[in-house]
Amino acid sequence: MKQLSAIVGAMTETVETDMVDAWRGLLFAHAKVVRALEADMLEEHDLPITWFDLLSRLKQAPDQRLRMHQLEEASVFTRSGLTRVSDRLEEAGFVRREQSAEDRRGVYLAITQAGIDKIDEVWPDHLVSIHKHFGQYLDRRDAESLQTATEKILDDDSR
Amino acid sequence: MKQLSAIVGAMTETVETDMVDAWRGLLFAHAKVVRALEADMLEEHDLPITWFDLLSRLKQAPDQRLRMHQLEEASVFTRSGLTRVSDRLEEAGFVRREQSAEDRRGVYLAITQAGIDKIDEVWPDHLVSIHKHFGQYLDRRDAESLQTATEKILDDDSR
DNA sequence: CGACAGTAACTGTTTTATCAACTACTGAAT
DNA sequence: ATTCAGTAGTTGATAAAACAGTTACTGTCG
Repeated sequence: MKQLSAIVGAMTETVETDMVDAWRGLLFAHAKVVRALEADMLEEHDLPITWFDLLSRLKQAPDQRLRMHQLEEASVFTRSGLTRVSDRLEEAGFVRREQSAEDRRGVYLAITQAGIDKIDEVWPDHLVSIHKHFGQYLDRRDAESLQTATEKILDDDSR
Repeated sequence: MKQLSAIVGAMTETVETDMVDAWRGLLFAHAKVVRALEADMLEEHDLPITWFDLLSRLKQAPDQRLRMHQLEEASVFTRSGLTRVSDRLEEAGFVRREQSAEDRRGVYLAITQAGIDKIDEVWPDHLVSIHKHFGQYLDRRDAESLQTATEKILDDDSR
């Protein structure tokens, strides 16, 4: 991780190389943790982590449903990717599509009871996984600064 | 991001929910930044960011080459995914495969001059992108704590 | 030595994601 | 009211990724 500073050192200021290292850190840590979490969840509950993400977001939403474009916003998927995942989720019985009354183009994705049950089943183990692959390495201060840092990034809606 | 605390609040301690929020933050920030960086690089230099990652790792490696399994470690790819990407990189002329002398099963992936040139061409703009989509949101303290936090995660080789 | 479990990398097949194009509808502007 | 740019979501085609299985080789252990 350190070597990168050396490489780009010649071409830019120190402040910026710190940023690059910070970014690389986030990049690799993300890769490592996601891999581990995904593996655990697949093994223990046969559930892809992307499904889990969508389902838990639906579960906490008002009326336990959301429009496609709302889901798209805070998700890893493109619009069309979301359509496809929704197909699979629907086929698995975890969600159901509902026509929107307000906008006839619109579709709500609503979580089913089976979906809720699945989420409830998975959460406790997922918490354990998060601790095991992520949380255990950080003290409270680390976690807080991570949160504030990432919040700043996420709160900018400019693009 | 905050709502998650509420959901899991009943099932665990406060410390852990902080961790979950910290993790979600990293997850979404990562998705947002990677998307933006990838888009920039594709547009400006017609280079997928995964290629860039591999090439820059090769460039800084001893002898500017690495074994497949070394590359696999800190990368986003599985072993077989790596084989396929290497095929494309080789076809594009950015890397070349070399038989390992020590282990006849082994293959080194070595960066070519064309690969080095490409990396040198892309770096400056990539720095700008990192600043634009990531660095500008963080002060020096944010960057440092992000780095130490992610380092702790990455330094554990247990799995 | 010979068997054999383990590792390195590759390949056939299937799954998943993306892009661009398309349909259907909305809402604002003339 | 009619046009039309913009939005919502889906679909066909294609590219990339993963999974499981294969070949080739290594190093250990009886």
